[in-house]
Amino acid sequence: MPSKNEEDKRNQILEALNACLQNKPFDQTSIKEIAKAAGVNHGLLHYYFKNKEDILIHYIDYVINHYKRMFTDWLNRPEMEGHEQKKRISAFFLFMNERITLNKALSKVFIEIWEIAAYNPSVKAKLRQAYREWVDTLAAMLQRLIIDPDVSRRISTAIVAFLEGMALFSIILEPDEAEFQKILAGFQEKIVDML
Amino acid sequence: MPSKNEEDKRNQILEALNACLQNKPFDQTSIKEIAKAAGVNHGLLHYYFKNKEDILIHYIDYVINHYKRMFTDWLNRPEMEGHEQKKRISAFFLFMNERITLNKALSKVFIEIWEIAAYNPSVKAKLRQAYREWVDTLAAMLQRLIIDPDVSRRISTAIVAFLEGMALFSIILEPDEAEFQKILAGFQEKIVDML
Amino acid sequence: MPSKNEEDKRNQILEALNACLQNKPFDQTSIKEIAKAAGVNHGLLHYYFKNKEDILIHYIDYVINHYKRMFTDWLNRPEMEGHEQKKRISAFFLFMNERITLNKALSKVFIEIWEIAAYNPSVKAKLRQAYREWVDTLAAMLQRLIIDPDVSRRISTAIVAFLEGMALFSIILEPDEAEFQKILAGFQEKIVDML
Amino acid sequence: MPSKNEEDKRNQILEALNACLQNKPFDQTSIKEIAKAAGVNHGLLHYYFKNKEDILIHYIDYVINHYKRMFTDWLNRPEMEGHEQKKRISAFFLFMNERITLNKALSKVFIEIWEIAAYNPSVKAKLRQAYREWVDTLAAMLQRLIIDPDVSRRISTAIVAFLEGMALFSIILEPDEAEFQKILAGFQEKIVDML
DNA sequence: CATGAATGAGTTTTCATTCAT
DNA sequence: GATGAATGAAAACTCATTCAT
Repeated sequence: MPSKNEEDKRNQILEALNACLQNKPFDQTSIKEIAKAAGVNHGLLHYYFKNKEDILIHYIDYVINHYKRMFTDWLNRPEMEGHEQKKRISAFFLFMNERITLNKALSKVFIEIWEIAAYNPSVKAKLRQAYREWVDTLAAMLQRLIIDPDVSRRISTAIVAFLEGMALFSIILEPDEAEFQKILAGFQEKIVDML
Repeated sequence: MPSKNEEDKRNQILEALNACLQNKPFDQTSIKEIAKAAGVNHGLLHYYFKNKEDILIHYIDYVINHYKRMFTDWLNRPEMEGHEQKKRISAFFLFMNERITLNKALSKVFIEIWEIAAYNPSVKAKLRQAYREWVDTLAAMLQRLIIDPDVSRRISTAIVAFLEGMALFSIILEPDEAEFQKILAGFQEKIVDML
Repeated sequence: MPSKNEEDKRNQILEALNACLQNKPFDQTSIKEIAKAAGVNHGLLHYYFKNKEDILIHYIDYVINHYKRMFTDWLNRPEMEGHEQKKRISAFFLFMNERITLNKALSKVFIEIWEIAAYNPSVKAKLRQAYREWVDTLAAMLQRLIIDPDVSRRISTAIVAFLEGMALFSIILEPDEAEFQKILAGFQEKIVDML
Repeated sequence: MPSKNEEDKRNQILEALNACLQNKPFDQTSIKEIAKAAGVNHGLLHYYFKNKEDILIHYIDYVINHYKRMFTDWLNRPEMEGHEQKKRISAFFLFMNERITLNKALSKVFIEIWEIAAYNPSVKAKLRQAYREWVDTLAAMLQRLIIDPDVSRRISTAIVAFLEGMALFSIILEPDEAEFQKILAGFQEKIVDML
């Protein structure tokens, strides 16, 4: 059972990796660099984690959980209740845009995670699970407006795919932020109209 | 000026890297592995390319050009002419789905290229350029149906983002192929209706 | 002056090392492994011993003393007195076989000690001293049957060399135990006959 | 198929290890030290051998084969033929003493190999096989003088055990060489008389 | 006495790159 | 153009040792 302090130190290391991943991909980031970013001796990383891959695995869990928490915290806000369903979906899009799709640091990290997942089956399984949960949540929201559950699931998948594509573009296209928001808004408006 | 034979050998090496990237990310693929896949001596890779990164840069050009050629070849087919615009757009979607979005080997390589681009400014510039051309081509097709050029550009960007998101999901979600096609088709149908 | 408790703890650690040496050579056995086998915190090993080598030195003393005690205890048994000399020698061989040469755990540890001694002069000196005492004791027993003290010393050395060779073979040859005992018995019988 | 040059280089490295083992046990000898002794870059050791253990395994084969060759070369000398059997056995002992038992460098290396074999099953199997062949050869020589094959095998085993014990003592006891030879000679004389 | 976090030296290993043949 | 031996920098990892609590 990890003590509170141990947990803190581990998170400190994972945060350091997060910072490093803004500059270099994981494979080009050495244990010593992560340690330096964390302000600890490199030997400690082997004390808290089995090996470099183990740091990565814990990091990916950390990121996925972090963003899952962000998501559920938002969903459980008291303000969420009592609203009309279409309003809720619009609010959801607004939240997604601001906190996730347009969060460049997060998007950059996710591009890295996609690549890792593409070659690492166990990471892929974790990421798949996270995306499934996200799609399911969205499908549940759409369910009240669309009768066919298969259809609402397909639309949800398409919406999430679109958001991930936009996250990618926010990094690769170096777009004008205002223009980018218009694309998101315009698209999402069309989705809401369509429902 | 590279001779024909030299050009062949270079492409042979780039194809070998392409094959390697189905198994391992670039950083984990050694020069010797690429050489082995190409059936040439590893020393030769340094004869044909300046260094390992140089192989990567040429490879990315190679992939982008390959897929650009696929795209323009399709656009310039004689069958393309004379059709009604909406039909052309539908046909375009069909082509994209079959040859690009649902081409798993290509999608896997693109996830790798995204990651490389995210950290390498010159690769990012190349990829940005390619996406811009793609978006522009699509915007030109939409132009005839949408009056506002800004709007058609935004829609094009959104469509391409969606397709890239779906390419990602085709790798990460390990989806049922038929179901996946329905998502693509359903979404694209909506787009065409909307125009 | 070490307290009784301190002495116990030290022996507990040395016994733990003894157990570890059944599995791995000393150089491949970490301080933490020894500590774990002893059921104590690894930091403590540095409280009770100066460093890792110091544990080894104390361990070798411990083993040599242990087996020296076994030997003298046996020699000083009341039953030993009054017997005819040849009988005593036969009894000695029997004891050696059972308790030492055929004691596999001991033989394994001794192979390790031989190797350490071969490279470490101070360990070598200790081991040499122990073998000398052993040879001397045996020579003293033979003395009554052989007139020339040089001859009895040479025979003693040869006998001990033979026993150590057999200890080695008990580990390396993985011999059939019964067959192995016959070799020992046959050889020792010849020795006794010869006297 | 290793080329002649490759074989030479490998042997050069194994000889370097042999030299190193006069000073330090294998576990305390670094790859860089072996490389330095061989006069080559340390990276090369990984070119010619899979890893450090692989060097060890090849080294042990090399030593065992080297000494086996010494042994069979001696056995096949033309002078060996036509002699009376007891003379041949005496000659055999003389050879063993001079070239093997009293060869200190070889004995030191063998103590190291014993220890490695004690903990490494595959090395143990190789060493066991070598000892078996040696015992068998000796048993075949004795066979003509002893009727019972079991007896001649036991005596052979005992003789080899004695010789290995003496090799050990030549390192540990730091004996006077002349005295040591007398022990060997006296013992072996007794053996020959006995036959 | 006891604990376990922290340090840093040292080791094996990988691999891009060079270069003589 | 080819080959593959050789180099050396850099990486992950281990572990004895220290020390604050």
